[in-house]
Amino acid sequence: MFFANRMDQLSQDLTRREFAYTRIKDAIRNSQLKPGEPLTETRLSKLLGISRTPVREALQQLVQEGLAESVPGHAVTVANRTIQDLFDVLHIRSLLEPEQARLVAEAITDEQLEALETVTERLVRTAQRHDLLNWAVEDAAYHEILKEACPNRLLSETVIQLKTRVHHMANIDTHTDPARLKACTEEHRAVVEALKTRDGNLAREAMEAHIDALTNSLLRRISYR
Amino acid sequence: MFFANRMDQLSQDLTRREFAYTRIKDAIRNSQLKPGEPLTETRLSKLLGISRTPVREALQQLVQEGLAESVPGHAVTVANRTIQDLFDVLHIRSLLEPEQARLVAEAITDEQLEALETVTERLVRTAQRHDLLNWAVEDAAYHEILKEACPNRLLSETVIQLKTRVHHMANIDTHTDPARLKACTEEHRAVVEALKTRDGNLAREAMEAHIDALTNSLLRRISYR
DNA sequence: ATCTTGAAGTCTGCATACAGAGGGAGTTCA
DNA sequence: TGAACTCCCTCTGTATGCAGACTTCAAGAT
Repeated sequence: MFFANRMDQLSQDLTRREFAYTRIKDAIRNSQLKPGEPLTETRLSKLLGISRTPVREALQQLVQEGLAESVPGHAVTVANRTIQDLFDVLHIRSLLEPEQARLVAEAITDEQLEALETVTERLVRTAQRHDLLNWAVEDAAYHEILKEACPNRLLSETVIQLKTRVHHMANIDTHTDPARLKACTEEHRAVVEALKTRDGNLAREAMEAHIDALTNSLLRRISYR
Repeated sequence: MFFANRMDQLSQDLTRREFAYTRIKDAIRNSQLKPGEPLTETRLSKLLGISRTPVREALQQLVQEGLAESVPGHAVTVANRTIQDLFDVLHIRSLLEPEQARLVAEAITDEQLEALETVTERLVRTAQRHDLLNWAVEDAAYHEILKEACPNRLLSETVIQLKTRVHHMANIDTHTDPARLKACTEEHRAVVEALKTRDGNLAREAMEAHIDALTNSLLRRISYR
């Protein structure tokens, strides 16, 4: 079950709500909680060893982030995302992320560039091991740095929010293909290289290429069905 | 106070949480609750005549939407937005809304076009009266129709979410200038005209012009300070 | 056999009680 | 006079109790 052991409940100085939120979110992401499955407050609170109140608040947050769906007065369930949702998100990302890259290129500090290179190295290593779990962690770190470096914070936050929205579909996503995972990592590296030149247009184009590659990979994947 | 009368509490079949949410949101929007002001759960629950629980959930939602800010364990306050936030939102809108217009142009139904024309007429009328409150209502209806007509729902929802984020700054926004309000309304009409042709590029350009006009108006406004 | 009815169980929405943290005022000591 | 300490008050985070709505399953009536 998704509360592997109870040790990390009070060891962290998380509130019970944050605790419930991360646990449930992780469980949705790794498909321990499956799409359409009802998220009963009582059941979850028992599983997590806390009361309904913080669970309820965690569920509300998940609903607002699109990871869960609510039928008011009845139930909240794990969101049922479709391939079309993936394309929709990619479409929006194709509008936002190239511009984000451009802005970042013109504002990034040397320290942030260094941090990006470190993360990129880790992406390479995890991609070689095909360690999807940690690859995702490093990908999140990558976007976190972009967020810090981007003068338009809201833009970056919107990107991250969109990505998390479909993150629990990672298994259907491009990353299940080892070759694609490595290519994807190389695209990340290409963006970082472009950022190093601090040339906005170069960075924008590198990011465009990345999103295009993601989209094409997904197109290819579904045409095989 | 922002609970004008108590009549509409139980008359609507809203949940208490939705009731609290709309009331507090409206109060933020029309500046009855001012930026930085603490949103105390007990105080709000007494004012609204309900218990802390639904108020607390409403506050959580407002925080996630960016209308309020939370200092965990301490307080949640009305969000303090800056002019820069307005520009940030406009920048993102300039990336999203033209593309939304393009998609809508290629998918909109005759009924939806009619509905848009009706709303546009109302926009004109409220603009003539300089009735900001109802203008905002019609503007929301306008975006709601675009949302329905857009094949990429997430795109439309993102746009709406961005707009609400800074909506409580409407007084600093372009709409305080009567001339600008009318121009803005005309730009809306121009977009609708473009949509009627069902020419994606035309619609995109009309929306681009609209966002550019908004941005320039805001630039002019702040340069006068 | 099918439809209706009803009774039990479950789940949400909401209210309320309680504990702990944090801030402020007043007091005491240097 | 100023600094620090203590007590009190308030506010959040959490637990729990309660009522109403819904589901479901079965039994009875037509």
